[in-house]
Amino acid sequence: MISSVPTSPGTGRKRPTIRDVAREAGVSYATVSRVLNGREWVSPESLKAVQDAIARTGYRANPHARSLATGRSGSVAFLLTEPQHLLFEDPNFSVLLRGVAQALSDRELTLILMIAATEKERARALDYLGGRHVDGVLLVSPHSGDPLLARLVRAEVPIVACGRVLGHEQAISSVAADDRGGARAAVEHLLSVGCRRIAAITGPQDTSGGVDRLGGYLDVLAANGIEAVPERIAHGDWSRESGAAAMRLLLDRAPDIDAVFVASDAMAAATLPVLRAAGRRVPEDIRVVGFDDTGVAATTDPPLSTVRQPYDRISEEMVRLLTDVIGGRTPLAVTVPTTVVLRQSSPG
Amino acid sequence: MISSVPTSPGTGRKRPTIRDVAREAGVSYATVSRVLNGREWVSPESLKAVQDAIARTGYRANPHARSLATGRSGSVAFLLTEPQHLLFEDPNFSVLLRGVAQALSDRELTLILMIAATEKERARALDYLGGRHVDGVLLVSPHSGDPLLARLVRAEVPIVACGRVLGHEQAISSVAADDRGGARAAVEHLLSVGCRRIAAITGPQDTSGGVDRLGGYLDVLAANGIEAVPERIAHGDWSRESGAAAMRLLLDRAPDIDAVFVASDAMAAATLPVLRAAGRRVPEDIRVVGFDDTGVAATTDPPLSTVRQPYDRISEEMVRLLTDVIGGRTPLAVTVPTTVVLRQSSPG
DNA sequence: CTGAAAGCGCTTACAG
DNA sequence: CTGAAAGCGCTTACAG
Repeated sequence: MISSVPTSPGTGRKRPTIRDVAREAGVSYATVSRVLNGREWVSPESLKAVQDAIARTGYRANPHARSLATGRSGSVAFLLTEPQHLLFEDPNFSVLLRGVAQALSDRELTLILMIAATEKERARALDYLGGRHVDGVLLVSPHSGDPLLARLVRAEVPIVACGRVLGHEQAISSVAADDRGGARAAVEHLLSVGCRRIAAITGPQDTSGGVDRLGGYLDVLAANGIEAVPERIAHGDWSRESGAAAMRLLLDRAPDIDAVFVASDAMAAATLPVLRAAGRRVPEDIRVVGFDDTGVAATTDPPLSTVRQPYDRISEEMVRLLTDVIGGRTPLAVTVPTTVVLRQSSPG
Repeated sequence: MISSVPTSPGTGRKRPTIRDVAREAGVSYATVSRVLNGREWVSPESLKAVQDAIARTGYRANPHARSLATGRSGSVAFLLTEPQHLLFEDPNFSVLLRGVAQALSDRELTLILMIAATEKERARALDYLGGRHVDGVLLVSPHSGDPLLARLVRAEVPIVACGRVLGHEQAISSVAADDRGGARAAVEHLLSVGCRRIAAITGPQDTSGGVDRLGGYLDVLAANGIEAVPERIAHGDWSRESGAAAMRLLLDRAPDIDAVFVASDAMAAATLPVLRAAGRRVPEDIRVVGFDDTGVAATTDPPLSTVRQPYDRISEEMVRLLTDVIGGRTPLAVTVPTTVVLRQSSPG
């Protein structure tokens, strides 16, 4: 059966509309709409009549009609632009996803997950987001050079990023942990327990997290009159494999290091087997401090000292900011504090 | 500025509509619609004129208007009803998510991720899905007793599940690996290499995967005249922690076992540290075989022998089936074959 | 092959 | 406090 009238599938019965409810309640359908939207100017009697009629008919608003009339979709995209494997191996993303899903649900907003890893997916994402299927976009781990970002900004899509978007700070609201401060605290801790030859494994240098966490490390060295040795700095891309590779490189180039500050827990966790294989004991021979405290940190062997990001605050703020931007407010950058958590890989 | 007219946010400029394109092209807007939908009955000249006009105006169809007119949303929900922690610790879900996202994207369908873990989220999910925001639902790891399922079926929402939904086989289409056959092959392998006291760690018994993988294990014992010993069977819930607990229980109740068949890789991976702590060498003292081959299997120490599910086929079939059901076709159950993959935890 | 028209189901000023 | 009416931007028979 082909029909242009949307029906309950299977039954062929039409769903009740606002008119059916109005008839049932003995009021105009404008009044039903007012009740539906909780507006003022409805008498108690009408209110009751409408509510009863809704219950009796099993009425449910048609979301598409509503969106057409209001211009709002009631949904928000969670856009993931990292290569797909990171979604699975870096707990950062799933923790954020969970928090955002929660915060969105509290506001009756729907989460649309978009993975834009391949070229084709990226083109489709731009089309979709630019076509106003969603009211706004939550951007995870943005890289500054990404052409998709510039296009989204040009299309004037409301965006809030997790981490500042280098080069788009004015146009894109962001929520970030205090990456620089957290990194400083971590390295100061290492200094305070006697480490003097501290290495660093960074995140990608086209992300604010990658840049700022390295910045914090350099700050502390400078403040303490310690020279920053290039051989003691290795770059990763957040992936576990890159963390392991960076650790191998450091052991090779700077075998005398007595500590390593790693820009993410996922990468830090990957350094542990490398160190064990090299015969270095953690923390006796070399201390390791990570960043994130996503949950893996507590389960590695030994458990990781790390810098905790308040993920619940981050996701909550991202959603709040996005509703602001959708409402027409100007972009803003929010920074939330971090705390150092000490475990076996570098006890206090 | 408050306005009921949707505008490009920021600029206040209205987006071009189908009428603007029609005027620009010098045709009626019905013709523009035909071009948009690739229908027949459009002359080459009109086609060209419309295409040019679309390019010139930067026109993009309003998805809400289209949905209102067609009764289709163009989106599909990926519904996750497991407690949230499983999303992160069982790679099964993320692998499926990735595959489904791909298959959906190929058909120009959008994936809406819904996590229905808390009571509140479940109520909202029912509301949302029953309200026809989406054209259909992809159900991951359904438990037979779940009241949400019954309600979804009553609301006649098109559904395809991953794994048969016990008790709703007639109403809900499903795609499942050959769980029973895969389990049989795994246990036969253990038998063939000389194991005689084979234990099993199952999945939840209100899921088809949980039931069928245990069934395959029992089949093989029966076929070989081996008595099924209750002490050698422990139940898990797919979580890592449950796998570790089940292994401890088995070592306690049946210390003489020489192999264990585990219903998922996540649980199997968790048995490894338990066995090591108990001083049992794998595979010398005890062999371990998992199920899934999600990727973790290859990275454990030692790497896991396991039963591989063809995830790409599963996600592809789920999406195909769902479009069938949305199109009005009757429910179907699809089973895809599995293969045994041998690694260090139980070499051939 | 094409256009005029009805219809999808809502929201929201506007006039009472 | 309430109703009639216009409008949101499409799709789709229907009549040419």
